[in-house]
Amino acid sequence: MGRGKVELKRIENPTRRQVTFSKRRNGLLKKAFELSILCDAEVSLIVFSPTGKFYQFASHEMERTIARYRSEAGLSGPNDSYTRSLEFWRREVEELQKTINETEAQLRHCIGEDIEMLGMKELKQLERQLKTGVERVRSKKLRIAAEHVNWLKGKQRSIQEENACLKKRLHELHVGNISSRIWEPNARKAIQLRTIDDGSHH
Amino acid sequence: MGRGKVELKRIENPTRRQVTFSKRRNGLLKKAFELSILCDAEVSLIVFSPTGKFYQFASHEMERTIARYRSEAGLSGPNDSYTRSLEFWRREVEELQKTINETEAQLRHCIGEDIEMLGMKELKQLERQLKTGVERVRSKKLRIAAEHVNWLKGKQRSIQEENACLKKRLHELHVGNISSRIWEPNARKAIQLRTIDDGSHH
DNA sequence: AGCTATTAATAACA
DNA sequence: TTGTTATTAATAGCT
Repeated sequence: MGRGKVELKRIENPTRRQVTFSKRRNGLLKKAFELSILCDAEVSLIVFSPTGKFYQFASHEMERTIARYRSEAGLSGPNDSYTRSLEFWRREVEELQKTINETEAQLRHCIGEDIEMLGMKELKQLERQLKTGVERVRSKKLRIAAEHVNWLKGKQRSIQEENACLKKRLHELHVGNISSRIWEPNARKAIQLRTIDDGSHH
Repeated sequence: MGRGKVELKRIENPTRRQVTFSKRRNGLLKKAFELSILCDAEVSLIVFSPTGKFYQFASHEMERTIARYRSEAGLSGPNDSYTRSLEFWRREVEELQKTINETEAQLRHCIGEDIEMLGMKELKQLERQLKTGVERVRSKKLRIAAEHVNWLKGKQRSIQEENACLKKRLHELHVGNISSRIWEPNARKAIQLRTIDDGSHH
């Protein structure tokens, strides 16, 4: 059909190839369409040109036909990439879940739960670990307490210095002005309040 | 092409439809093949007859072309079922991993590791839990020991009873036959060995 | 499944 | 790309 036969091999002339592609592509799409109408068939056709352009015909939903293809072609079994990747993730989740269960069991053992099935050997090891843990926690607590005490000491010292400074200033004012006497007790009181405030907020 | 035109509508006569399907299907597959060869195109064709029979042509791997179709047709976005299910599993794994990390951190805290960043409040709670755990483990150990002691007592009693029984029988033999006297000490020795053996294996 | 009269597709060219 | 036309290919109706 055409002015001369054509060999069944790649057309080397790019222009001729492009023209032929355009015409035959249309013909193919048309014939796919006709087949689906005339014979009530389910047809899906996907075409990519060598330059990457994309054409399709689907008598029904493309995805539906693809799904049907997968099951018919025996590719929906345990060997297609989709199923395999799902299987991979499923196993991954299963394994992680197992890890969680084991870790949580150990955690419960640490607070003395679910230890009914443990033997003497495991109990001894557990007790040793827990005692080590308690000891470390206790020393950490002591360290924190010590640091807190140190911090309080430092704070106290700076407050005292501030106190002394304020007292000195008040004294100077007192020397220069008799009326300042009535302020001295109030000032002291204010300073004390502020000290308590700072300490409890830190 | 044929002895008369055909309307573009479903062929109602089943026989004619079947024959037409057969002929046109072959033509379509052939043309798909020719297009892929002549024009170096990527072509995939899936056909289902109305009776469910399945035919296909794929110039490349069908799955490859389908994947390419998905990306080109914009169906490979975050909305196709495949991507969505993968995303689901990915999140599932992420969440489980997070749970594992948290649980393992708690477990390390129980043996006094990685407690640097804990505050006094957490440390106090942790210590309380650990002490409870130690206490429970200790009492479980005691219970096991007590049970073991009880078991040993019972065993001892039954062994003693057996001993008594054997002694009695030997005595009877001794009374009836002088030669049995040389066996008495050996029999006792064997019983003692067996007792030790049973005890250590339980 | 073959045959063949016809129609449809298309290769070459514009 | 699109259109025209000479040719070939596909196929409808029969057998």
